[in-house]
Amino acid sequence: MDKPAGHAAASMQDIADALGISRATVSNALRGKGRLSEETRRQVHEKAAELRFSPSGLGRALRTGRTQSFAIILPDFRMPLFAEFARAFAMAARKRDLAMTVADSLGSLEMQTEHLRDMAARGMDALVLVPMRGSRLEGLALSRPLMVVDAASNPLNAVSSDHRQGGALVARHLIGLGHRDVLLLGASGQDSRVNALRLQGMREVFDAQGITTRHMALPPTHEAARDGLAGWNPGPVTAIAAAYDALAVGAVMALTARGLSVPQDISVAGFDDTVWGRIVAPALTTIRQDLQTVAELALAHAMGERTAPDLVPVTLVPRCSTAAAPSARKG
Amino acid sequence: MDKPAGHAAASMQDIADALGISRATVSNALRGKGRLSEETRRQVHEKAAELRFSPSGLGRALRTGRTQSFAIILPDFRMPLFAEFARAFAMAARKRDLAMTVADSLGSLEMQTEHLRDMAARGMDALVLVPMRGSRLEGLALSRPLMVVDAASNPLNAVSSDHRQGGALVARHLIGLGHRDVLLLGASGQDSRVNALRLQGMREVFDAQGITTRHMALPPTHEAARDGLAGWNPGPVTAIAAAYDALAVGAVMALTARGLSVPQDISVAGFDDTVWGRIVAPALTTIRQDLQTVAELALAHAMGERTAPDLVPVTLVPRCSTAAAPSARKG
DNA sequence: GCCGGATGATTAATCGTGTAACCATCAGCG
DNA sequence: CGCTGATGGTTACACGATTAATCATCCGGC
Repeated sequence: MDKPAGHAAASMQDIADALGISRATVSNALRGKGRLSEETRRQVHEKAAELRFSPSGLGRALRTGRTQSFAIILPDFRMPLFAEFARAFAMAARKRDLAMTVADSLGSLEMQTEHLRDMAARGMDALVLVPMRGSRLEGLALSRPLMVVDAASNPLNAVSSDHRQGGALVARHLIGLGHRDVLLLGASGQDSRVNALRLQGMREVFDAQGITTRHMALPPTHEAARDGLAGWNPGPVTAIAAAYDALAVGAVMALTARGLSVPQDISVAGFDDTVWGRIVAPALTTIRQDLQTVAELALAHAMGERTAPDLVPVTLVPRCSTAAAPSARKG
Repeated sequence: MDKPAGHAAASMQDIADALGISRATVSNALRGKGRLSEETRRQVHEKAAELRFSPSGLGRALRTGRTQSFAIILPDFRMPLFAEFARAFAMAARKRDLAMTVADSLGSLEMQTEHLRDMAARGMDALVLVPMRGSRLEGLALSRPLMVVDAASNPLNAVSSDHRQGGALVARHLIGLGHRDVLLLGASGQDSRVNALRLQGMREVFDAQGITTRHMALPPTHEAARDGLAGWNPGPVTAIAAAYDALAVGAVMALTARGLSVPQDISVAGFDDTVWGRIVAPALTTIRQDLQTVAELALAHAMGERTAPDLVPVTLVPRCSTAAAPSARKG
């Protein structure tokens, strides 16, 4: 009987029929509009409760054109940063009483586009996209406003963290620890504006100080970094600055496996302050994005309250994976 | 102009008007139903493409009563197991050409219920719930079928992994390594059927072999385990069997901090084969759920293809965090 | 006795789609 | 010529909620 197997939903018509009144009156009673007697209003509410009436979002949305909801499309749920994005948006959505739908691009640009179209067709009031690397979004012509959360260098960008500043913070941190020869570990593959800005921010500072930097590009996964650095010879390098926590985690694994200790022999800095960086040993020095603010600004954009792109500051979180450079320590 | 700021969507009526035909004919042409000339069909498709027509999911869903979509409600995106659940369901959804909506309960049972109602009101064809601990789902009376993915002991359960078997696998693994005194690390707080079954599976095997077990209950987070075991004295215990990877990760952190080495001094086993267990050192011996199968069976249930609850086998993934018991090694 | 105004409801249109039922036209045929 | 069938559409209603426009009553006032 009461198995949660889905019983027919009651509609306003059902309430109206049960009370011998018109559907419009039911609507008015429930929404508190129009003129009607206190008695009728009471009866309607009573009947609605009795029939466990729940207004059909479909019918309402079709009529009003608003769904009080938005969709967010992410590249991959399993990457902790994106999961945290989803959480931050879910909380921001709750503050505004918006319903949120999350979708995963599943590693396919086609799927990403399909999701955007599908969500628009579902009547979402706005679409938030954290784009996959290599996304081309120019000719989409969606029927709903699209908020891109990417990097300041993306002309379609609505909100983003200041990745360039983050890169600069890492660089200054390492310089302050005496590092003079640094490996930059970035993402390879299709263009990522985020990756590019992070590296640019690092390079600007390192170059200005005359610090030697090398660069290695790998797929942004811990496996790739672990394997890619397995045979790597540090030479004079005393620190690794990674553009993503996953790369830093992989780097630590590779170094540890070779008998090098972090941070005594070599420092490693990550980026994003994901939970990964907190559970590995040593815990990662990293850059923290203010995801809550990013999410709230993105929704403000989505609801038409802002127009100019926003740039959200990031902060450095120093932990155990970075320390004074060996030479500096000895000297 | 072509800013992705949402231009008005074209409807079937727009196509009909542009061609001077009736809306029904447009519908027939696009859906391949009814009788109409090849010429008309061509014109309609042409115009549809030209106007970038995309059928309104709202209108269609309202009419047909089906949305070809389902919702999945998860306790917390940030926990890697749930993120992997989301991924597995997303892939299963794609196989069936179903759209998927994900929601996060945000740590609140009320929110969980609210999501269920909201998703039902949005016309989702089915609801999949991975319940928070302490969920009471009996009197919900949702208007859509609800598939609960929990544990075999939950009467509402539709599909679940065989957590009891998983517990047994861990126990047998540790016994095989010579451990005779084991700490079971479980989740405290509101009832979790999953936690209970995992521990039960372990105890059944340990008890049958006359192995001494102790039990500690902690909130299922790595911080709680780390702090909870900080002052713990192992005594004769040579192995820790945790009901969740997060607990195992925290245990490793605590032991390492105290100068004990895993697995030389003490073995630690996790549960769920989350990515956390792969990035920590040592990598965790753990139980792997077949999430893909769980997801596919859940959708089969949701689409009415199955009725009896399903129990999906799990497998042991031996890694570096477990080894022969010190005594066994010496002996 | 009739008008103005307030009260409490109903009617009808709308949103975008799907579909059963109906209708006009024409060819073929006895 | 009238009937049958096929062809190629159109009309009309349904889905569920919202809302502007309308209508019926009743009351007081002149």
